Amino acid sequence: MEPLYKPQGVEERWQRTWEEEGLYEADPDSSRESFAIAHPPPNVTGDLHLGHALQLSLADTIVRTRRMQGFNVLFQPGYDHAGISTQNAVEKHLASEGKTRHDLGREAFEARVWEWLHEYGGKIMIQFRRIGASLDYRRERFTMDDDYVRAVMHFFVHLWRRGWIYRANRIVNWCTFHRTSLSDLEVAHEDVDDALTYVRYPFADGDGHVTIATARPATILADVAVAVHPEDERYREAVGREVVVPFVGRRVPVIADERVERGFGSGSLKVTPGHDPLDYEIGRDHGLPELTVIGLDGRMNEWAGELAGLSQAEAEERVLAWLKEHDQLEKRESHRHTVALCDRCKTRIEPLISLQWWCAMDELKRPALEALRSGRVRFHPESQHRFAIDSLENAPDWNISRQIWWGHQLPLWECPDGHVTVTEPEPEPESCGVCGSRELTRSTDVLDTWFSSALWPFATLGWPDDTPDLRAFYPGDMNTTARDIIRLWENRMIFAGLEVMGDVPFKDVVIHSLVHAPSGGRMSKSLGTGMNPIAQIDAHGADATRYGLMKMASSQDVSFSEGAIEEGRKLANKLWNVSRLILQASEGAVPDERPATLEEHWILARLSSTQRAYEQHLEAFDFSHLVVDLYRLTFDDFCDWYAEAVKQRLYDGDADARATALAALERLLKLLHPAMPHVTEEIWSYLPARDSRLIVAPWPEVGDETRAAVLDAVKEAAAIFRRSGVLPRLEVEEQRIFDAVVKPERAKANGSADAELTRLRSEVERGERMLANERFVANAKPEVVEVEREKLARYRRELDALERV
RNA sequence: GGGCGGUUAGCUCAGUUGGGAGAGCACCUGGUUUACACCCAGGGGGUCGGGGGUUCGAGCCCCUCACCGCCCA
Repeated sequence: MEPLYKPQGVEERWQRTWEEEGLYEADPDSSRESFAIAHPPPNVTGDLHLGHALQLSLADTIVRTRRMQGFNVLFQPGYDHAGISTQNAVEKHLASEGKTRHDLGREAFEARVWEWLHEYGGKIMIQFRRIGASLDYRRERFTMDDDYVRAVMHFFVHLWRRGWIYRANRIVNWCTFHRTSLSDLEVAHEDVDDALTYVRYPFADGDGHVTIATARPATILADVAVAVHPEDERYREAVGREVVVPFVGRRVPVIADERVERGFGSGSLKVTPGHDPLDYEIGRDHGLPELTVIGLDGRMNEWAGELAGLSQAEAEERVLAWLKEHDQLEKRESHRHTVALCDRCKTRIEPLISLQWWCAMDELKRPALEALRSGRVRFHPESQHRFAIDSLENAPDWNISRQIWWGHQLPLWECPDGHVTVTEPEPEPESCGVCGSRELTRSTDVLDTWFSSALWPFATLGWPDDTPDLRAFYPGDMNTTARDIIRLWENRMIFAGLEVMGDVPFKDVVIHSLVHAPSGGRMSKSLGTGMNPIAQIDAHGADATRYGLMKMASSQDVSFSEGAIEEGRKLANKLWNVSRLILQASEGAVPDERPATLEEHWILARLSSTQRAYEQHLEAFDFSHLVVDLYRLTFDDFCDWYAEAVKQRLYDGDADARATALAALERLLKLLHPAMPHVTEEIWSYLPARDSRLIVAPWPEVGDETRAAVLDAVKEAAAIFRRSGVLPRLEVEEQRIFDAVVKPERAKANGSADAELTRLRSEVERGERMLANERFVANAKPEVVEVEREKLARYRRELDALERV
């Protein structure tokens, strides 16, 4: 064993060994109780980022603990096809060849995506291994696997037969580049400097006008009303009258609606339901028509009259010119606001009304809400549980169709009469289920990527077939993710699981921290503030990275701290070295707990109390405190006190001390293994008579903790000595430990006896003052008063002893 | 505008029902021939964001203000 622990090489070796020896594998035929986590499938073309690394560290720490505790563990890996993201990557690649997907056609394009995936996909699973995640890699699933596609189709048909899938024209996020609707997660927001245009809309029946403010003058053509706040005095008498929309001359009503922001712009709002989400809602509530003047390509459409075919910028120019000419342009002022962009191509999102397929949520979400309210599924921390319930309660119907090519094509056919036939696509239907027509055309839409993700906890286990895997590992135990995924994924897995499996997919959902850049801002590749976990692993090791990430992840948002990872590296090295000490000094001994001395009883008790705390932290998903406790146990208790105290007896060949030291080291390694698997397994391999692996070593029972305080007197004496140079009186056994650890003959006190006297006098004074306060003695809890009395007595004793020196 | 979270040492963060402000890193001082300088011991450093209140006692509870982050509209 080298004096310096080097994770490089060691970690890869164990990762290979564990996997090759089948130690990550789940066994559906086992009679042992199962513990299952379906790990969130990353984007198939993605790279490991800190979120993944943190997620894996947390989940793998639980998984490895449960495995050692004897559970039949399934930690399920796999990939998500990430519809628009993957399609965008391939389209970009095509663009570099001067082609678009339309040049290839749908089939050839899909083939091209598969080619792309064979070349660039799947890298992330190698990175998952590098952090030591003990997933059952044999079971890797992909949401585009044939079996998985079958599950998705089955689920769609199931929902259709339930009557919950329908088609409707509604406003959606529309990307004019990809020509598809997008989910909220696929939309990014960015602040831009823009202009706010104030426009006069004359009353239709006489003098006067209402001035509106708009950031998008081109959409004036689709205005169907002007709205003001019902309590806005300025517009009180305008409500109910009609105004004339500029350029198009349409007469539209002035309506009152509370959603109008009085303080914004002129306080009155042009209502354009076809091109704005808020206007869309206002329009629906007031029964207004929905006009559309911008097409799916983002250009002015045929309803824009003479502006048809123009870009929005050109149209805006024409509208502004018209307004100026007719003296209806009041003013323009600069305006900074947030705009929505397609997260993939950065094109401005066009809120458009389009014909989409929807999944009704009313029936689906009812049992899921019940499961959340009753706690059958529990989100951690508690605040996220409330958020999950709230999100589900307010979940609108789900837009499940996308107009891209990469994904699960809807199993839905139409005949020329517009009848819809829905059936699983193998074999494809030959005739219309309604009229028998044989001219069927399959929908070109694909499903929202989250539609397939919702099935992850059971489609990975073979659903819709009744498989041994499904019986053994469903329902699973927990899931871990970031909080922006709750409404998109977690809630959908819950209602999907309840709907087709009749049970929740997991009991606990751990919402982990968001890790920000060290500067505090958001991590982003484009800003150059991204942080590559693989670089951290290269530099400090996977164990250190796991430790550091868990240490950081204490609250909702945290800043990345390389120092935390360095702390993990030091912990690994410390553990390595104390193991060297014990192994070198205990040659020939066999691990066996035979505690004889104070320090031996004490370290075994500390191992036990830390293990109990560990198990509690794990139950509470409090990983930050969990690793801090492990750090204290290793550095403070095991190395600084126990190892120093017992060292000489090991060198002297004390057989009991040697056997006990090895046994204590084994327990320490077991406790540390789930968080820091590699270094612990490596040390374990040096232990005598070890033919098994630590990864599957049995988790110990929590032992006796009653002697966890037997070193307190020695520790207190050490503190006094180091402060003052005064040697307190100790029992023989305590004195031996004191001498071994403190080495008083060589140590030099930093303070003086005088300083210690002063300190003790002020302590005594403080205690006397407190106890002299009648209201404190009368009102404080009796045990608190008692503690103060005991402390005062102790300080008096110490002061007394010191004064006699 | 609504929701969630935050503001504690130079930095990153702990602080369990209210009962003497802590850790790691950084800095300073001292130590170490045989486990470890990725080490050991000690030290300096804090009006716990501001203000008000409750209490014998507030980092913690209540009110209020300010600033920061994320999500939603």
